[in-house]
Order: sequence, then structure tokens, then C-alpha cells
Amino acid sequence: MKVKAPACKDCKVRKNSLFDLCSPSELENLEPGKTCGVYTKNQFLFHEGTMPSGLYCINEGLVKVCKIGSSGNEQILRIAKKGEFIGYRSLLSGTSYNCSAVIVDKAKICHIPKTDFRSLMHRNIAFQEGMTKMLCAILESAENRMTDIAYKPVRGRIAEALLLLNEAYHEAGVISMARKDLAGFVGTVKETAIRVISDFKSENLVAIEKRSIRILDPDGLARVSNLYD
Amino acid sequence: MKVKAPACKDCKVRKNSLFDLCSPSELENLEPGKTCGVYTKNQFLFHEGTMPSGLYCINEGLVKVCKIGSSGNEQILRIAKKGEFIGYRSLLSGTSYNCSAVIVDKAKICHIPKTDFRSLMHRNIAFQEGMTKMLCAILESAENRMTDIAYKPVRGRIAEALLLLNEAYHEAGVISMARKDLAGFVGTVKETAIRVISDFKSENLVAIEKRSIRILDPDGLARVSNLYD
DNA sequence: CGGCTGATTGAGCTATGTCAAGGGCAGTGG
DNA sequence: CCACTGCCCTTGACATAGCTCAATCAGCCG
Repeated sequence: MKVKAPACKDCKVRKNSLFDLCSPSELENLEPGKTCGVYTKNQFLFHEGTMPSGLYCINEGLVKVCKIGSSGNEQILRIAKKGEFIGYRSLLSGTSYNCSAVIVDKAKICHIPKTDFRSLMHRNIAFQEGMTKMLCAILESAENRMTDIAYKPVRGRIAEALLLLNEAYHEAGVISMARKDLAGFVGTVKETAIRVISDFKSENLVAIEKRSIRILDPDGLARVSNLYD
Repeated sequence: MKVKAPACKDCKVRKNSLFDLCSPSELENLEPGKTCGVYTKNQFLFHEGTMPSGLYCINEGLVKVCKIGSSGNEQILRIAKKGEFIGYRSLLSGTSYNCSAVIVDKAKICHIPKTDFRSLMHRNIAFQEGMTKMLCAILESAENRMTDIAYKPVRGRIAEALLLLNEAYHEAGVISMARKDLAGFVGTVKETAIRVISDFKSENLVAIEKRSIRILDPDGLARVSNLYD
């Protein structure tokens, strides 16, 4: 559903985003082309294999960037939250999306057309360098996760993931994510994830509330995560 | 060991590298600061945690970019060959190396000081965009490998890796890589890698010559690799 | 109340990791 | 040139983390 887009210059998540590197007039230039949509849980923002039409910026909510692995398992590449961009990689490389973006929680997301993004990139060096640095950071985290998935046991990966998700769900105070998604995030299956979380519960590291997970002992989880490093 | 650096403009691997996007005069500008070294097997080009002093460009040989995972296992993030750059990510993000680079085969490698690289980036937009696209491509491959390691069985990953390495070892015609490295590349241990390769041998997919691996049936390997997709 | 979706638990299996031993090739020194 | 040494490859036996399949349970909605 389309809604009125908040002006970038007044946007409260701008300080979390690279748009903070832009001047007021540059932000003004984005307004005419910008659109904004409200999405519901499990809705696709875009599908693997399609071509990008522009850049998405999350105003509210959580989005999982994922792809389908062997035997249909879904691997979550990253979880993006408020202020973060989605879909820039294909945009920069000029290729089709190599992954899909799906709404985890109800979300409000702005869209900047490709041409506006391109011209901003050319005009504003700081923004362009910021994009590059972001790309580098994402690459670094992808490489770390690759090594983790290869050699770190599920127990450690789940502990790590919970701590990371705790930030994304900071406002709510609890992590309300489907077990299947949690499993996809650390590269395992639902049942294994459930068992590990259940272990954490009996060790008083977390509590289960309804279906949500509350972190009780971050240090303990960190210790579990680092046990295998 | 330092050796005389070949001039970039006459370099035979330039067409494989992003320097192909540079003008003759831009290449000339690199000459004064450029150095070139010959390295032997297992020598470190740089260590995880140190700061980059410039960009490396492979003139000859193979280099593994790797990091140490849980319980001391080495994960190979990528294998770089002739014409490819190494160490650009930390250079672009201004951070320390988050991985190490180690020579696989005897190699000859040029080094461009950070400042020269920076000024080239600013002066030549095509080169700068080329760097960005390269970063995107590396990120995409890292994400694919993450999903593979998470859900694709070792057998499929080794088949895939052999096909990929076959390109890197194209000249030699055989893949002469230590089993431990091969294992590190697909995220498993030496013994498992050996067993799978030994299976491939009995299925006539590969042949073992001395310690090297010769691909006999690329299509067969591709089928094995895709079996699990 | 019935049906649905997602969480949980159990039982059993298998791929893969671990540990240990042997074998062969390559380089070194006499 | 030969013997020595050490590294790497290879193989076997064994242990187990984590996957699969299947059944049950707990909310939730119409």
C-alpha cells in the first residue's frame, strides 16, 4: 500500500542512514521521485532474479535478505533494520537481484528511483564513499559468517545471532522471529534451532514469552558464542 | 625478494585487471611508487589485523585469502590469480585487514602505495566504478558460498570447487593444491576432502597425478555439484 | 468448536568430524 | 648416489552433531 513519503530531511531515521551525508538541497532533489509503501509480514519487497528499479530505505520495520539454498532451505544473508538500505548491490553492479527481500515485521519503506540514486552518487563524493564503505562492511560480515557457518557449531552461532538480533529488536525488548527464520539466519533447520534455544532456556540465558525470545544473560550468551572461537 | 617491476602499461596481465581501465599516462604515474616482489609458497603477503600500506596486484602465481575459524581451522575466502587485486577491501574501508593473504604457488606480486591508489580512484571514475563492481561481485560470491556451506553437502561443494580451481590452474592443466587448502576452501577438514576426491577418482570424474588432481569429466562434476541445488 | 499455523519433542539415521596409524614422495646431508 | 627425515596423503575405525521424519501440543481465527 502506498503512503505519503516522509521528507528525507525531516526523517527521524536519517541519522542512521547514509542520507545523513547529504545536504538539504540534495535531499530535496530526491523528493519528487521518491515513493513510500507500507508492507505486511511475509510480503516480498523484491524477488531474486528481477532487475532493480531503485534503492529501498527502511523507515520502519525489519526486512530479511535471503536466498534459497540446497533442498529448498532458506538462507538469510542479513537482517536490515530502520535507516538501512536494501538492494544497493544489484544497483551498483547493474545486475539482477541475486537474493530476495522479504518483510519480517510490518514495515514502511521508501523507494528512490535508480536515476536519482545514480546522480546522487556522482554528485556527492562523501555519499559515494559511504556506499563503498558500507559495501566493505557487509562483505566483511559475510566473510565472517561464512567462516562461522563452516566451523562454528550451531550452538555458538545461535548465541551470536540472538545477540545480534537483540539489537534489531531493541525497541520491542524481545526477539519475535519465527524459528524457521532464526534457523535460516544461522544456517540450520528449524528443529535444531528450537532445541538449542530450549537449552538456553534451561540454562537461564533466555526466556520464552509467548513465541518471543527475551535475552536474560547477554554476557553468558557471548561466552557461549566465543567458546568455539 | 624484490625484483624489478614490469611497467604496468606493458604488463601482460593488465587485460585481466582493472588497470585496463586506466590511460597510459595514469599508468605512468604509478611507476615511481610501485614495487614488485617474488614470493615463495606459504609466505604471507599480509597478516590479519595489520594495516594495509597499499594495493597488491598479482602478476604471476596464486594467492589464498583466508582467515582462521573456530578450533583453528583455516577458511579460505577466495583464491586470487593473475591480474587480480588483493587487499583492496581494507584499503577502501580504511580498516585493518580482517583476513590474511598467503602464497599458494610461487608468485610475483606488485604493490601500489595507498596514496597512488587513492589518487587514481579519485581521478578515474571508470576505475572507481570498476572497483565498486568488483566489490559487488566478490560480495555476491561470498553470499553464494555462505549458502552453499550452510546447506550443500561436502560432496557437492568439492565438485564445485574443483571446477572453479580448474580455471585458476588452467595453465598447468592440473590442480596442484594441498588437500588441507582444498578442505579450507570448501569449509571442511582434510580427511573428508580426501575421501570425496577419492570417490570422484573411482567414479572417473578426476584422476590423481602425483599429488595433483586432473579433471576428467567437468560435466559430471557439474552434475554432482548441481545435484543438491 | 474445528481447523490452521507454528512450536516443540522424540527417535533414529547419516554425513562429517576426530583420532590414530601407515605409506610414499621429496628434499637434505653425508 | 643412498639413507634419512619429514611432510603430506591416504585409509580405517569410531564418535557425534545435526538432519529427517513423524507425532503432539499450543495459540489463534473464523
